[in-house]
Amino acid sequence: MPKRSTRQKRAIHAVLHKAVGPLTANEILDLASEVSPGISLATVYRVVRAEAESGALSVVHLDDKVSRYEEADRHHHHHFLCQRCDRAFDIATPCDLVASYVPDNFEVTGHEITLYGHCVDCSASL
Amino acid sequence: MPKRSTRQKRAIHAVLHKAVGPLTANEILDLASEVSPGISLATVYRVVRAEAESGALSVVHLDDKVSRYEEADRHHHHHFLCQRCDRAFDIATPCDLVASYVPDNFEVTGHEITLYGHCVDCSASL
DNA sequence: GTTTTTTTGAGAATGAATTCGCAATAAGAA
DNA sequence: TTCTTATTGCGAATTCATTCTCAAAAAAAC
Repeated sequence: MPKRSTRQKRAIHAVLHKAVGPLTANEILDLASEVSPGISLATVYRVVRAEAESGALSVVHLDDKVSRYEEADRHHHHHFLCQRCDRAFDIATPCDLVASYVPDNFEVTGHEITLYGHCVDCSASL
Repeated sequence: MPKRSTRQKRAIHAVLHKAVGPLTANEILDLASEVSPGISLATVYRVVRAEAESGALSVVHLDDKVSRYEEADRHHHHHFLCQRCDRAFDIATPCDLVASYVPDNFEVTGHEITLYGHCVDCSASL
């Protein structure tokens, strides 16, 4: 049966744990490479996929076509996507009155709020 | 120079105009086909792309990886994505206090709120 | 340390959306 | 109507994220 603790899995977990926002597979690869050199993209996808299926990670799709992964047990929050560097950041949940304007007979099960603009770093270096 | 009015372009415009939410290229194709039989997906993509570049249409990416197109001059609104039929619907803008919880020094230029769940039709036929 | 079995790395393979190439077609000008 | 040239349809080609294959590497069991 599966489940063996490896250097690469630990690296991926660590990276996702200290992340300030959901990460793409490539971002995870880059960050995890610092700790576990040689780790491959395939491994990142494999691990991330397994954990997403087990419910440990959640997948989000912001205003582009890439999947980003984040720990599933975080408090409810929303995202900010920098249009310059394409990094995503968690932001405190703005408001929860969101659900109130839904058309009648529409059943809302979840929502995602994405703000976009320029992050600190990108606003600075301009 | 470009810009020639054709049956297919008119069909695409009409479809997007009466849409109740952003449409994917395939949805546009299906709907436009009723008016302009034989229209091809390539044409849909060509037209939609040109208009998006000219600013007449805006492209949105909701909770999946497909691009959806909508007229750019609509009032500010948000979206509802049915997880059963994958159709997107416009919804009246819930709140505008959204921008207030952004981290310092982050420059917000826009936002997107996506609610998901089940649309009327899908809630009914279950 | 040895064995067994999962996990990994590399790269090929997929899948799906979107774009291209080009001959045939059709707008709009003349 | 005729001519010129943008536009279309079709299928091939591309792009990119993600998955798969399989031999080599490395956990955990022994």
